Amino acid sequence: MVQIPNTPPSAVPAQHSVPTSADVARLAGVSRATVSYVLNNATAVRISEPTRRRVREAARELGYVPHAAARSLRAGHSRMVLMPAPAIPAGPLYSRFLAELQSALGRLDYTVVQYGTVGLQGDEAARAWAELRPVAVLVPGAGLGPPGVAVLRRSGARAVVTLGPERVEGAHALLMDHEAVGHCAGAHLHAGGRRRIGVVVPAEAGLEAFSRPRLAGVRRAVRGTDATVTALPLAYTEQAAARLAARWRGTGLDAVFAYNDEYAMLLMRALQDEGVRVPEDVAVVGADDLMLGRLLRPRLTTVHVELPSGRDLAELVDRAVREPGGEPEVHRVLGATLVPRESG
Amino acid sequence: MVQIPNTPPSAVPAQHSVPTSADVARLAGVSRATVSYVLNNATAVRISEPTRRRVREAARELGYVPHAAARSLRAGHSRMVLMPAPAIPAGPLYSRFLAELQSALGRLDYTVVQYGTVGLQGDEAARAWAELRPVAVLVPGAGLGPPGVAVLRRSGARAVVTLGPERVEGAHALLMDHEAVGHCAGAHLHAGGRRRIGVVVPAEAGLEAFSRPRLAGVRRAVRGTDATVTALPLAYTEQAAARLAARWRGTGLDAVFAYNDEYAMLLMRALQDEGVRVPEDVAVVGADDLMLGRLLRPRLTTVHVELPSGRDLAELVDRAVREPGGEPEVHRVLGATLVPRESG
DNA sequence: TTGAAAGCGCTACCAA
DNA sequence: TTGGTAGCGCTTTCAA
Repeated sequence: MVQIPNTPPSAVPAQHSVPTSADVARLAGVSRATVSYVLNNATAVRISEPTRRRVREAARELGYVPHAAARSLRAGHSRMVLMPAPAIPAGPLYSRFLAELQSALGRLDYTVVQYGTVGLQGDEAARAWAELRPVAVLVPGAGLGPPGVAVLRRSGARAVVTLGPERVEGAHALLMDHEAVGHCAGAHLHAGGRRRIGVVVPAEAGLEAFSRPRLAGVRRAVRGTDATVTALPLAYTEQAAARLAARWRGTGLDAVFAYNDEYAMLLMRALQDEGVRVPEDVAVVGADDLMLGRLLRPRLTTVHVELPSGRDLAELVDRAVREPGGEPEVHRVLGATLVPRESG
Repeated sequence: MVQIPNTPPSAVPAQHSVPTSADVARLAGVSRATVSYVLNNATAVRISEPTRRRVREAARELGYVPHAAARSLRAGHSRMVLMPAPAIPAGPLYSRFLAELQSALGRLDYTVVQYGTVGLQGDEAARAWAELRPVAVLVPGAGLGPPGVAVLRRSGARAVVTLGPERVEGAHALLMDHEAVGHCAGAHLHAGGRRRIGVVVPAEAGLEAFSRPRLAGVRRAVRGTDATVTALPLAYTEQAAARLAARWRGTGLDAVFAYNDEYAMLLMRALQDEGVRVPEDVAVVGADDLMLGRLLRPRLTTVHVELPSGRDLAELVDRAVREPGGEPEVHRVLGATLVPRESG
């Protein structure tokens, strides 16, 4: 077999190779160390102004960009905060929270990376995340268990924060219990004299983590009373809503708590088309307090949900990173307030 | 000054250090090479079954997770496809596209990473992205210019794809010209006999990239006719909409194309509250064909926007990565179709 | 003020 | 079938 020799070093400046700090050093006529000092503005070392200029000039000329992986490999740590990319389209509430969080972490000099984990679930996904050696991991929803947290911690994550219904051993927790949202709605409907309460549960997959607790909250609100609670699975299509509305009178329900304002609008429209009056025949309560609800007629009664502030979470992350030995913090952060309007 | 000596190697198995492949090798009593072979299922080398078992067992026991940065540093390339994380909350259309793209790229064994670039703009941001040495970069919107593309290419990105109104030198382009959306609406309104057309332009920052072309499209649709086009800046609040509606009759407008269905709903509601009849007094056309529009009364006429398929984009990326020398591909991918309903 | 060199964790080449 | 080892790009200590 014929051996093809490697290209001898410094023979031809290889066609399209990516410039390294060594290339910059060569062009500037200095050592790699000096390049590093100059480009990182190292204060511990004094480099003459002419040298600095030469180095910078060479870097610019070559279009040099440092290699983040090499840098963090050498440093032994990174400033990467990793979050799984949402698998289901995120609503405006969560989007806003995310944007706020990103900019708050950015100000603290962290870089937020959303990692698209395709098929992997919970603790398996944690392994994939751990390969990136993030300094912190933020995980919305349930799904990450103690094993996943352990993998992440073992691989150097100095903070693991879950944002979900319950805390996970070893991780910080921002408890966002959507049960309170349902409870808020249920209590309101019951106080308004409603006794046969339907709860719209999205038929779409991926929303169970929110819909189940919201349903449970309604149940808890009327526990021990004579009121009944009925789950109403509903796909987000006009046809499905029309079908549900068509059999409405047969159900005898006098109130409905929809999963959120969008499902509420969908159902309310179908009910009105069917001749069912809102709120006379049936009270309708939505959730999430979207602009949408204010524009409906009757105006939609809703549960306003208060997500944690992105800034607070950013500070929690920063604290945890600086003080990795500390006790896991647990905060209850989901506020639920009823916003009474006209629909119930 | 007292020198604190480094911990001598292999003295104490350092408290909370992250296990490396060397640790696995030590525990299994083999070399690091063997560990690498086993854990990567290297087919070129035959390793005995007992050895394999020992290695795997050791890895499991230590909770070993490979270090992605070290791996890709060694390999000289990664499978990371980088996208900037949207700075403004993404709508359902884009979210769905993104989810589809992620899973399609995942099937091709790429990893999608959304990188939260906080304050940086366009070509500066490109530098930050380049530090991660992604194999491909997908950039929605305008903002990335030829210099940015050059930086990314120089730093090893084998594919740069822009998703925006116009192509950028050196990059592949998925041309999504929102001008066509406005044109579609404008032509429809003009054909329906409307002559004084208002166009709602969001007052919110960050939407100009879409709103400006949509407005321009309406202008083009009526160019050379006696119709007029008036831009109507509108913030996404009830108050702003009410103010606009209050001065509506004075404007003499007989049609309005809203930026999207949500702004259309906001304005339509305000107009109706003001006693302006839709579609008799004013035709209303939205955009994006959200579920929302079907539920309004009158049902909202809208422009259906067809985003490119995530699968097609994934294939384009894969082609470009495999054939990095190829000519940049340019595809016109944004379909705009009018969906006539009742509001105009 | 600058340079030489070690080494972060990993893979792949070559030798045994 | 397995081990030794070079080297990816970078920072940083130590020496000059």
